Amino acid sequence: MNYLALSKVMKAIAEPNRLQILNMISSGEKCACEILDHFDFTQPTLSHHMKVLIDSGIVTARKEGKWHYYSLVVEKIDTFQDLMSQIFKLES
Amino acid sequence: MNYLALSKVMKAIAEPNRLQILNMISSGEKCACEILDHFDFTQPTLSHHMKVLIDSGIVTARKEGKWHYYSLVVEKIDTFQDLMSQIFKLES
DNA sequence: CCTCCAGATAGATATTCATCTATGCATAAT
DNA sequence: ATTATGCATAGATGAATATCTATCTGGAGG
Repeated sequence: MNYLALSKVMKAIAEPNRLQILNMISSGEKCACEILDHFDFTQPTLSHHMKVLIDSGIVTARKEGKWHYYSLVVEKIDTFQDLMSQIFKLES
Repeated sequence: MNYLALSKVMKAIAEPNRLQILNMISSGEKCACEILDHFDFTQPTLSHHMKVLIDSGIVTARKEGKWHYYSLVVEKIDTFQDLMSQIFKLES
């Protein structure tokens, strides 16, 4: 088990605003402006959070004209959930 | 969804040494000295990590003589896994 | 071209966190 | 009683992080 790699993904997820972002895009891809509407922080802060999520591999970005659309990388999330179950030795 | 509460549990888990500790005690309770043997850090650092895990609610401690035994709080971990699945809108 | 707009980047700041050394406290062994 | 042992606490330090303001970039439309 690669604990360091798993912890990096977890740390990317383990922030309240990013958890809410993930929950938002879990129902389908969203553009940055639409995500930003739901939060009080500034645009650079959103840009930072999206970069953290993308760098971790669990979110991907698609550019269409002026807009950037974000969505979950389902395989990465499945792998993550499997690893978490292995940590706790739960049946998967 | 209480994103702040969930993020606090995740942040407690999302550290490589603590992930390994959780994996160790998932196979049955362990005393601090036994856990410490597996790591390079000092005893106060282990004490810190165990406090973080206990404060998050996913680990509990039992004292027997000079030794402290740590084990997982299974219900808390089940709840945590369920919440993570809800974030990603996976079937649980 | 020029301007506007979506988003990224740069740099600063305050907070959190992982780690250490030193020490305290309770219990076991002598 | 005294000593040794297992673990917690206190305090310090360096690294990481979430946020902001200010600025840059790249594409769309006039």
